[in-house]
Amino acid sequence: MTKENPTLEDVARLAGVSQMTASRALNGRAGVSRETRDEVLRIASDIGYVVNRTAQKLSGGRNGIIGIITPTLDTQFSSELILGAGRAARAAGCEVLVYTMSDEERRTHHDVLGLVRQFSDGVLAILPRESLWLDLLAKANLPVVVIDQRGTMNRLPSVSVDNYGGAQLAVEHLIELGHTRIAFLGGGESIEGVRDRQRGYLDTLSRHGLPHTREWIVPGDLSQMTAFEVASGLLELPEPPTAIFTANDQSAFGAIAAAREAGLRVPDDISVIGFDDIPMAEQFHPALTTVRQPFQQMASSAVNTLLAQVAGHGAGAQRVTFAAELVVRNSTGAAPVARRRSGASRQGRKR
Amino acid sequence: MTKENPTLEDVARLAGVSQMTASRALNGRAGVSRETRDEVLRIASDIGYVVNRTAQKLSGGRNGIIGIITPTLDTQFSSELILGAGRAARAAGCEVLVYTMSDEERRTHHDVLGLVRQFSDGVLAILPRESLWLDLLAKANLPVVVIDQRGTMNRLPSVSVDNYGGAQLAVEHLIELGHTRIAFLGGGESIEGVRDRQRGYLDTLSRHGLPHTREWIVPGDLSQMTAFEVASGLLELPEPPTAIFTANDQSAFGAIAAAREAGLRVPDDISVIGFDDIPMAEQFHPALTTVRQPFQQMASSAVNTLLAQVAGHGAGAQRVTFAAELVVRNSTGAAPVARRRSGASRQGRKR
DNA sequence: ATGAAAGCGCTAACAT
DNA sequence: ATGTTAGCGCTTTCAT
Repeated sequence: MTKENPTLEDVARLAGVSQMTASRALNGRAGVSRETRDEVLRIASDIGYVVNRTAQKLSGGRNGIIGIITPTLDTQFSSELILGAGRAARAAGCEVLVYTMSDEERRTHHDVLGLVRQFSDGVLAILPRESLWLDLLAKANLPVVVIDQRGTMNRLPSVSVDNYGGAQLAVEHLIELGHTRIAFLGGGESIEGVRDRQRGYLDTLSRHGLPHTREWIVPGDLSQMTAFEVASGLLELPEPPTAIFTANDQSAFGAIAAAREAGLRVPDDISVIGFDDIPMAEQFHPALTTVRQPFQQMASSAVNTLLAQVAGHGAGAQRVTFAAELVVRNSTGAAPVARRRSGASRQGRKR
Repeated sequence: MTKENPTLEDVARLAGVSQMTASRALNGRAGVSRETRDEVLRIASDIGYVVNRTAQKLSGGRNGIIGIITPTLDTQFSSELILGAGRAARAAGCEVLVYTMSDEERRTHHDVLGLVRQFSDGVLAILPRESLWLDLLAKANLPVVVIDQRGTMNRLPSVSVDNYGGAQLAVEHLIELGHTRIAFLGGGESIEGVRDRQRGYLDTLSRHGLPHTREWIVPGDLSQMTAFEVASGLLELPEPPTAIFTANDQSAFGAIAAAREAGLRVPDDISVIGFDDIPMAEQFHPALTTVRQPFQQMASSAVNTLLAQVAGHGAGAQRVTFAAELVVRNSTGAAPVARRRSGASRQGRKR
């Protein structure tokens, strides 16, 4: 199959029109009669014409490509978002190209930005954690939307989940199950979104008049391994918690492993609830109760915001926040009777 | 910062040379005096010149961009490989752009190939499982290298791990630990690489004169959840195995969960060994003994093969296979002494 | 509603 | 060793 790719010129010639007319027809622009347009489209499709996006871009216009920049491909957080963005973009007639580079690689980010702007109309930055990109992006003078777990510090348009509200959901779920001794396994101070989760935890406890000793708030780093160790310590406390809310799902997995190691059953002896709802949460055993980030919605909102910006309908540095959703599965249950509460009877509540 | 991107013309003008000379200097081509070249490079760097890859491509040449196509971004298999390919490519002065699209999206793959060839010199296809891409890629007439878990069915140059040998490593490790009742939790028939794993298991058992009953060979689908169920069945057998070799790490996680659910300790009562060595394997508790695929090496080999092809040094449809490596961690241990698995007799010993 | 000309930033091919 | 010319495939003018 050595057939060269057909070009606009081929389409135009075959349709007996000028390239301009063919171009207009293909792009659905005005200025083409109904029947000319149909004819052009038919021919283009017949000969398998695919517009050359690089030429399109070079010639000064847009090319319908969204660049995604992300330093971390290995977290489900990014994967989900990229897949979602791809779907949303394609639904809008665009394509998505991903550029990824681990943070430790010492490549000048400046160059990367230059590269990205060459082949795309704008960029979606997926930044699970603080990143050097932010500043560069801010002064890069090209359409950009950030998907992150951060707060409002940057002036870039961004979408994120309501971390505070999600934490509240998680803690209230535990409280309804009768838990009063609820621990928080954190994810470090550096990520604002994670701090929000902790604030949500604290405030919800207070609101319900529940104690929150310093002992029950332990620091993790979002990794399963660290969570295992830290949770183990938690369980050796003279007054151990009956439920643990972890900063993310990975940490929840670690906490569950720790519980088991300590001879505890989940959820009978101790409940664990995570945050994110990565695909593995459902597969895990026991299936993890968690707070879901609506990845698909976030991605699609980000894409649309970006596309609007590209089209010039930029609405400034708006920040969109999506509600989190509680997903009840099997890692949480009624508080053990040893120190029960009135709510212990109403346990059968499924999603 | 509304500064327009500097172009080759700017560099040339500032250096007082023609665009061609500037171009040659920047690309390290011959035909430029030492000092002219240095001057050009200095100026380019000064004004922050970044070559426009789309123009580069359009003008008929290569552009030093490698396209990666992968339908699955959500497996660590892909992530590892993409990161590795990026590193290798950049080391060779190239950039990598990822195009991803889930298989279920009904976008004509033909178009995608057209798109990819527009912005890249060649493509690396990361196909963890059978895929529609293969045929298209084969007749696409552009440089391509496949990284997969498959066998030799396709005529495309490809790199993969020695699945058979890896399985052998795994089983021999178990045998050395004294296990004789070794089960295999498979991953379906559709993926050739996975079938190789099973063959390796079978042959190794035979070679050591060990029994392999049909009962101990159970079908999975590479998912943790299925593995959990299937492994549970395995453990209820009248004569349960003392060790399980799973087709991949995810399945190992499921098997371990099943063992625990059945009141068994890993590795005291039962050993589990996976395949892949995804990052999570190390984080899991217990840390998973597994067979490592050398992702970084595979990626870098693939990149180099591809680059050679692009440069015209294509060595035909060569197939490169990398040795797998046994990584012993904590999920495997000596075979239990007693045939009983009541667990009551052998308490409290861990790791 | 349609077309012609010019040019985006670069590099092959041919000068010199 | 360096420069000139001619495009790559498209879209922007500015005609008609």
